[in-house]
Order: sequence, then structure tokens, then C-alpha cells
Amino acid sequence: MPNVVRPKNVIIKRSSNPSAHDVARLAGVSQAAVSRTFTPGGSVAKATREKILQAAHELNYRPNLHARSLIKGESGLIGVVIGFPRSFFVMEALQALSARLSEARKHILIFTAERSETADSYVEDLLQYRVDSLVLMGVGISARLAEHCRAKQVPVILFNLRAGDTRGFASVTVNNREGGRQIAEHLLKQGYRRLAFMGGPASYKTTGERELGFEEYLVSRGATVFDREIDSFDREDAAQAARRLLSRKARPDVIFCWNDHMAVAAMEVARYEFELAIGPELGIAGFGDIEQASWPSFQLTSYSQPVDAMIQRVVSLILQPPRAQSTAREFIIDGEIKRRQSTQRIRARI
Amino acid sequence: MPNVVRPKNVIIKRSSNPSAHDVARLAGVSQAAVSRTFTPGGSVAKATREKILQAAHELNYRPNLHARSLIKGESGLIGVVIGFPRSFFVMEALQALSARLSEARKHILIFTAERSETADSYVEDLLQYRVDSLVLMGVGISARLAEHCRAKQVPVILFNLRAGDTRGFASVTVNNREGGRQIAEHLLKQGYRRLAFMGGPASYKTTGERELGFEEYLVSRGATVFDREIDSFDREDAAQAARRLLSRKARPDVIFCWNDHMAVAAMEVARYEFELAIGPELGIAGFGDIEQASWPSFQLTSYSQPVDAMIQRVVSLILQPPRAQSTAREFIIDGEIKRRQSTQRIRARI
DNA sequence: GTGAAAGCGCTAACAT
DNA sequence: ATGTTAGCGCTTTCAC
Repeated sequence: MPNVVRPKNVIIKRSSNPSAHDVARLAGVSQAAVSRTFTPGGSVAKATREKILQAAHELNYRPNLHARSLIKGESGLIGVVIGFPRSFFVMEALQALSARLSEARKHILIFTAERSETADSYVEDLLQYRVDSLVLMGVGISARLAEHCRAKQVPVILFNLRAGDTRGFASVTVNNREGGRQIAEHLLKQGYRRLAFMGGPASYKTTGERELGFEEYLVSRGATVFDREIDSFDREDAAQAARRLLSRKARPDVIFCWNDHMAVAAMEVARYEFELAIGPELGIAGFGDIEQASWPSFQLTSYSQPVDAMIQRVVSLILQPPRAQSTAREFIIDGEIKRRQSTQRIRARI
Repeated sequence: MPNVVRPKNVIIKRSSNPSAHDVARLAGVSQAAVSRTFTPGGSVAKATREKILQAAHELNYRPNLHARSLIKGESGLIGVVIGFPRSFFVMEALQALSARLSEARKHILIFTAERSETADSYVEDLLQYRVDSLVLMGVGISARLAEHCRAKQVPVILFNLRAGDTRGFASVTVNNREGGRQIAEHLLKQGYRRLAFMGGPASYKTTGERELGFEEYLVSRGATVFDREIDSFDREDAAQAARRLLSRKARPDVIFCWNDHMAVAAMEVARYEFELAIGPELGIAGFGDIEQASWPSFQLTSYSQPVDAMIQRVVSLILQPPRAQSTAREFIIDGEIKRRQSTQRIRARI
């Protein structure tokens, strides 16, 4: 016996979650009319629309997006996995992404993956929610899962990190190589001669790029990388590495760090433990230009990561029609070198 | 004519999103069996379960959670609105929340609300996704929306901020009052006598609590708040306020700042613009004990916000059965004072 | 412009 | 233990 009146809807529910049916009954129209009213571009007469909106307001009605997703085949959800949740840059990126996406009525389903190099288990969950796109910030995924994403036609966007099997995925990164190059150029110009590099984990491709640009430039000027330390992001590891570098008989006169967090740690070791004047006695350069880099306490030379420009790219990738996503694309965004006192070799600061 | 064979399913789709039907056909069982296989506690014979899992794996099948939400009336989604996305504390909280919730197979739908004092428009969207709970970090919502949440039985949890109409909502905050009190006590013990307060926006209740505890203690010892400045969170505003405080003929000998970000800004102004020795010549205390507080450059005395304990409370509120949520509850978590050199009045540092 | 009806992918009650 | 069936709340033809 189809088309029975559903008994639980005989009484209009005032609290909890009213459905389009409830609104329809209150407004004296069909449920389809309600749907049209809440669908952009749905054709409803002005008068009925008014009635419906009135009823909807009275009941506190809001369309259930899960139901909509079921039909439309798209959820409006963007999956985001964050690899380094404690990094300032990532927070800024998330903030920018959230702002831009909510304008487009897309929403972020988020995971933070503390220190794990692959986001697999999170991505599995995200796929269950049928995310329209997947943004991986500073993490990679396994080859198996990458395959799934391709099969399910979920566009994947890699943000500031390429690792593992990335065929067919779009990526947005800062120009790591050029950044490394410009830092090297600046340091040589400042008169530094014993240039050390302190790097992040070797497994990340961006590490290589940053160091590569740095080294390439040095070599092109007949110089070399004077010393090199560690593969880690950790603040404490960076401090330890700085201690080692500065304890050796042959000490570098400047250290280029993989990121600003490490640079700040190194700077503090140099300043408070070795009592070196930062700039004249030991130069320090970082990468990323986080907020603290410009603080008076640090005045850290760095290469900026233009968050807004990068996120804008990400968003345009998300919003463009899926068809156009099929070709792999890499977007490399130029930052800008920020020359500050931490690499001012001539005059002491203060 | 009900029960027609859906033509589009005649051919089993290999890519895209297979449904339980597709799996059922491949495994030669009913669609319900597939559902049971993926439902914890569903009764399926071992043999059939095997067949089904095999087929599911072959098709890359994963249940569609939107469909499940429709029926179950709960989405597994937790809405989170973040008021101060750039704050270190909030990042840590988000990280902890994400970790704990994903263990419980709950997922975070997130918004960051830059500087807006109310999260209304974001919450509207979140309600459309039928979030099971709503966590507001450092933002409030309008009375109207608060009413909606109550009507829709969406539990709201206020994290570290109570503002507006919060009746019936749970809240988890650090013990702001006690923190203010302990800071005051410590400063008096250190011998400071002209104690100034630099505050956050007046509209937030936590501001009041922090200052209240501070003032109460001073009064109880026959002292008073020597000076007071601004209502803002902004780093630049804090720096300006510090400049004003330190430029007056009667200058405070210690400044208690509403949070560590402001404290660091004030400290840098004092140190680099007024060339004051931090501690002996001017004490600085903050609130929150962010990572930078313990850095050698700052050594900032602060009252810690125990992120993990706070988030644990939030999570237990989220996971406990909705029925128990009806009574309003406030959870006030004690932090711990961290005494550092920035309020060491006797010996100069370095 | 509007309503009736089908169905998105799933769960749950019921039958067997 | 398994299949049948009726929806969850919505969008979308298709008539009128």
C-alpha cells in the first residue's frame, strides 16, 4: 500500500528538525515547492515563495544537506588533512581556506595528523563522507589510497608538500628552489663565507628543493655548503643541531634553516648559550616568514610563503569543474625574500 | 510499478562510487546483508561476510555516510567554530580535539571566524549538516541562534569563552579568576608595587574573570590596580598600549597582560624601545602559557591553560548521551602558574 | 508555476 | 542468518 500518510507527520513538530514536508503542510503547498524555494534558480511564484519562507521561518526549517548530497552526488564538503598542526603557516592557510570556501558555500571536514607521515586512515573516513575534494597540507598518502582517490574521481590537492605517488594530483607549493637560491645569494652578498644548512626530514621532496636551490647557487659562485645538519622539524632537535654546529672547531658563520621555527631555535641557542651577536658573529636565515620572524626579538631573514596567493590557487582548483581536473598540474608560487637583521653582517644590532 | 530494476545498475560500475547494491550483486547476496556487514554488531554468517568484504574490496566500496546520517538522525559530525585562528592555544586545542574525536569516529566540520564576535552565519551552515554537537572556541552566537540550537537539541559547548545568551550550554574554561589571583599574588611577593593590567575586549566575560581575580587579590592585600589599558587582542594594539603605559609620568613596575601574545608584544616594546631590563626594571606577566612563553627570548611568567584536560572534558561532553546534556554545566579547569624570569625582580637576567 | 512520484544509498523492522 | 520492505529528507523529471 504505497502513499500512506506517514503518521508521525500528522502533528507538526515544533522543535527538533522539521522537514520540507512539515513546512509544506504548514504553508499549504507541496513538498516539492518547498524544495524549489530553497534551490537557487527554482521556479516558484513570488506569493507561494513568501508563504513558504514564512512557514519555514516559523518552524526554524533548514534543508538537510545530507539528503541533498545523496541526490546531487556532491556533498559540498572539502576534506582537509593537516600534517603540522602546530605550524603558524598552516594555521594561516587554514584560516584563509576557510574564509574563501565559506564564501563559496563549501565546508571543511578536517583532520590533524600529528607527525604521521601519511594521512591514510583519515582519508578513508573523508571518503566516506564523499568529499568533493581533498586537500593535503604537509602530508602524503599511500599509493593504495592515491589509487582510490583517482578511481573515485576525488580531486586531490597537495599543499606545500609532495610525497609518494602524486600522479594526477594537483599541487600548490611555494617556490622552494628559488627561495633557497635567493637566500644563498643574499648571504654571499652579505659577506658570509662558511654557509651551513639545517634541514627538515629527508623524505619530503620540498626539503630537497629548498636545499637544492641553496646549493645550486653556491656552486654556481664557486662556493659550497660548508656544513649540514639533521633531518627533523622538531624545535628541540633543531636546538641540538645548532649546538653541534657551533661546537665544532670549524664553525659556520651563517646557518640557513629549513624553516623559521628551526631558525628561531638555532638563534636562541647561538645568542643565549654561545653568546654570539646574531648577524655579525653568526648569521641566521629561515624559510616561511612566520609572524615571529618579524618580531623585534628575532628580526629573522626569511623567504615568505604567500599564503593568500597559494590558498587562492587551491580554492580555484577546488571550484573549477571536475572535468578540467584530469590533467596533472603543479603550481609553484613565488615568495619574496625578507632581509632582516639576523643576516646583517656589518653593523651590530642594538 | 514499484521494485523495477534500476537500469543504471545493470552494469556494475568499476570506478566512481559503488553502492551497497553493487556489492550485493557482485557477492550474490541481498543489499541488506551488505549493510549489516558494515554495521558494527550486525549479524552475518562468517562465510557471507567474507564474500561481501571480498566484493566490497574489489569495488573499493565504502558506505555513504550521508545516507546513514539520514536514517540514524545523527551525522557523526561535530561543528567547530574557531574565533582566534591565529592563536597558538587554539591550534593546540584543535589538534587535541581532532585526535580524540577521530578515535571516536567523529569528525570535525570547521569554520574559522576571523575577528568576528559572533559565529552566526557559520553556525547556520553547520546546522544544515545536522552536526551532533557544536563547539565554539572563542566566539559567541546570537540569542536567536542560541534559541535555534536549543530547539533543535544540538548540544553547544563553549570553549574558553562565554558570551551572550549561554543558558543551557555547557562550557569549559580555564580558571581565569584563580589565574588572575595567582599572578597578582606572585607579583606582590616579588615586590612589585605598581601593578598595571592590560586587558582584552570588554565584551568577553573571560576578560572580566581574569581581571577580577587579579584585582580581588590586590584589594585583599590592601593594594589596587595601578593602571589599566585597552580592550583589544591585537598585537599592534597591545604594543601601543604598552607605549602609553610606559610613557606616563607615573609608570607601572609590572604589567599583567590578558594573554601571552599581548605580553610578548609589551615585552618587546619595553625591551627594545624603552630599553628596560625585563624583570628588574619592568615585570611582565601573561596568561595562557603559549609555547613562546618558555622560549629563552621571553621567559614569560604566565598561567597555563591545560589544553589536554580541557579538551578531554569537551570530548566527554560530546560523547555522552544527549539526554544527560540537558542540564547546564560549567567546567572550570585549573591551570598552573609558571614563574619565569620576566617577573624576577631581584637579579637581572644575563 | 505547481504537484505527484520516483529514487539517491542506506538502516531497521519484519518475515522467513 | 538472510531477504523483503518501508522509509530517512531531499531533488528532479514529468504531467498538468
